[in-house]
Amino acid sequence: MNLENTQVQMRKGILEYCILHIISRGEVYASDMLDELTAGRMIVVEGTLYPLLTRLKNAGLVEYKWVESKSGPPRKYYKLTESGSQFLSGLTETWDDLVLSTNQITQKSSTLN
Amino acid sequence: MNLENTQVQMRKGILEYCILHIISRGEVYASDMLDELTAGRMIVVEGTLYPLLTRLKNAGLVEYKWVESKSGPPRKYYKLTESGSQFLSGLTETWDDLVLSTNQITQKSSTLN
DNA sequence: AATGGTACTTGGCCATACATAGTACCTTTC
DNA sequence: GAAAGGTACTATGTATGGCCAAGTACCATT
Repeated sequence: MNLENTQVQMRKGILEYCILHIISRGEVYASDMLDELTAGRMIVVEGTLYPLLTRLKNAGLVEYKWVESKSGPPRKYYKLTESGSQFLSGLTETWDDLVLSTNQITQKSSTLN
Repeated sequence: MNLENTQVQMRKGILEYCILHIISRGEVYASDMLDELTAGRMIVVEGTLYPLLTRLKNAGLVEYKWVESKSGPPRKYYKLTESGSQFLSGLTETWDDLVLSTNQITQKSSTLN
């Protein structure tokens, strides 16, 4: 039980929310997502991102199309499905509630009041 | 992959933070904690709380003493150890960072700016 | 042809939340 | 004082997701 491990645990599920949100803003491929996540200081490694994208795809929340690249192998460009869009709405509410509850329990001033 | 499951995933690690924070405010036993968590609309069941408390104890972050009760079996009253207090500080920073990053990525106005 | 970079894949490990069932102790009630 | 019900804590097994570490495949450059 150490800080690093708890950090890992805390990310669970939240990454999914962030990824869906990034995809919702326009078609992107994995490296684009990594760039956006890194810009927000949320460091993610490939071994986390790719399996997550596969799960989202298998769940029907996202779909992709292959697009050829001028500087390497072809890329999978992702976008949300209708069902993925609805799911994201639900996730947003879940996240907001969680932050609200946590802030209340830890007695911080809440964002949404 | 459904909302309920993602809610469960999102809670991982965060519960630990909330529990430590509750304990940091004064000696409490399990039912007290459940009450406080419930008041913050963070529903936790016994099967989650007790193993967590055992982990925290084994990790040396909390300690307890038995206190007899007038209305049932004796209770374990918990309090933070020095090491637990330090750990909580680290967790607080982790949580704040995570919220900040997530809000930035999902383009919400941040609390801490 | 060889090298290096980009993109994606896979298998195994670990920790936590949860469901479920169970143990132990105490008070109340008849 | 035995039964019933409530309170407090324990134990076992399952599922999930993030991560590490290799590995595959494609492309452009040299």
